[in-house]
Amino acid sequence: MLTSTKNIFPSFSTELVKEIETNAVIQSFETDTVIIRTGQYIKNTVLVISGKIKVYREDENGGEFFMYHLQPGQACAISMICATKNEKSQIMAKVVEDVELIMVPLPLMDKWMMQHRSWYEFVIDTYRSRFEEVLEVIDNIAFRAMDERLEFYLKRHAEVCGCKELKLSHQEIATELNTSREVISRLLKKMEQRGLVTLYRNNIELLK
Amino acid sequence: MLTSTKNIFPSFSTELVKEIETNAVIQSFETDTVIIRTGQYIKNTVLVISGKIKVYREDENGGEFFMYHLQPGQACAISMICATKNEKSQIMAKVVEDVELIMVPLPLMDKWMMQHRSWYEFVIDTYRSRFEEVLEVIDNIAFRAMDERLEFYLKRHAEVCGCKELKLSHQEIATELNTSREVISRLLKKMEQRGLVTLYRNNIELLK
DNA sequence: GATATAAAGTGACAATTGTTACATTGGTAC
DNA sequence: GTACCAATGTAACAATTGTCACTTTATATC
Repeated sequence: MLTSTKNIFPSFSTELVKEIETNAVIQSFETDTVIIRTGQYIKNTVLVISGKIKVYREDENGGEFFMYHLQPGQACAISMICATKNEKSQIMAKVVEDVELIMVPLPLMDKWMMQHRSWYEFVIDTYRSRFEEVLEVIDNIAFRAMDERLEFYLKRHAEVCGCKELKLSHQEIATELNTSREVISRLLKKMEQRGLVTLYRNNIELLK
Repeated sequence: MLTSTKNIFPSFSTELVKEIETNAVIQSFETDTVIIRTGQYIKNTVLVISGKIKVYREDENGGEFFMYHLQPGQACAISMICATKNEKSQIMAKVVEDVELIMVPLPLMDKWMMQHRSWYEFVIDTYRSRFEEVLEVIDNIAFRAMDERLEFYLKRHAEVCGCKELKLSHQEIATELNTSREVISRLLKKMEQRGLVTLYRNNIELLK
């Protein structure tokens, strides 16, 4: 596991990797597991070794608005932020591809900031990249109509899965964009007519 | 200025306040000044001593979507994040009430993280509170219709100005919510009919 | 007071999005 | 094959939001 930690987090110093190895716990979760719920107290900072996670913002009526993916080599910025203050989670995170996670207990997160330059830089960089990603999400919902938002959504998913075949149902997309299935079906049909996608059952092929 | 710094940032240690006093530059800007533009390189971390700032996300077509206020005792999280990597600004910040700012040069921002526990905690707390604020913005545009978003917008402005009389034109609100003036006029009229506000020229009085 | 101007009001209509209700299709289990 | 079910298609309509054109009102200036 040590060598793989070093591979997945190449910026970490050898001492930091050792610290992680001796102190942090590795946990595995299967696809569809909800790792963190809105309102739950966060006791660990989460680093992704393998697999994929989707992070959502929830509302009172059961809406699940998709914000961003977490992939190997990345960390949950929210878990860092909340961990330092022992606050409740503001987000919900769901496994979309079986994951192995490094769970760093709250006090270590803070301690390492002072002791390990590479940890400090990793944390700051995580804040930065997540903040930027969230700002991009704001761009989309503030400035763009649903057709463009859908295209952006599909592109992001294609990037993350590294393929052009998206195994998503219309309902799933609708839920994550907080709209209705009919709207998504309608817009996808238009995209198909424009030659951007080919539609199958539970499968959308991106053509461009 | 030293004593006032300590008053406005009470969590800062005496040594940190001294460091700020000797190293940081104080700058004043008048209302309506744009302090930071999208795409501009950020060379300082900005702390607010007095006055008020509004932070916006811009799009290519001139849209200015309002995100949050910065008030005395607060710092611009984006300027911290960008400063550490010498990155371009992702936001635009405009003075809405004459401000005095402490400009902390980029290298110090980083250095103090290791040397001053109170600085470290301030920075982390700034990240946390801004991230939470941005998530709340996402809630509003992702889950709520324009009428609710307008109410939320007015409430936030009332909180910040500490009064019930908002000196805002319909056009200004429309721009900051990325909609049209007519839509805002329409929704404000409905709010007036519901007894939530009284409308004047360049002035909206909140009744509840 | 007359005039100019920015702000706000308004009605009509278009476009987008949301909702309802139901039909069709593809895949799975029997 | 048949039955069943989830996914998708679709039409009709409602609601919200966006746009256009124009009017009215408040305020400042002359």
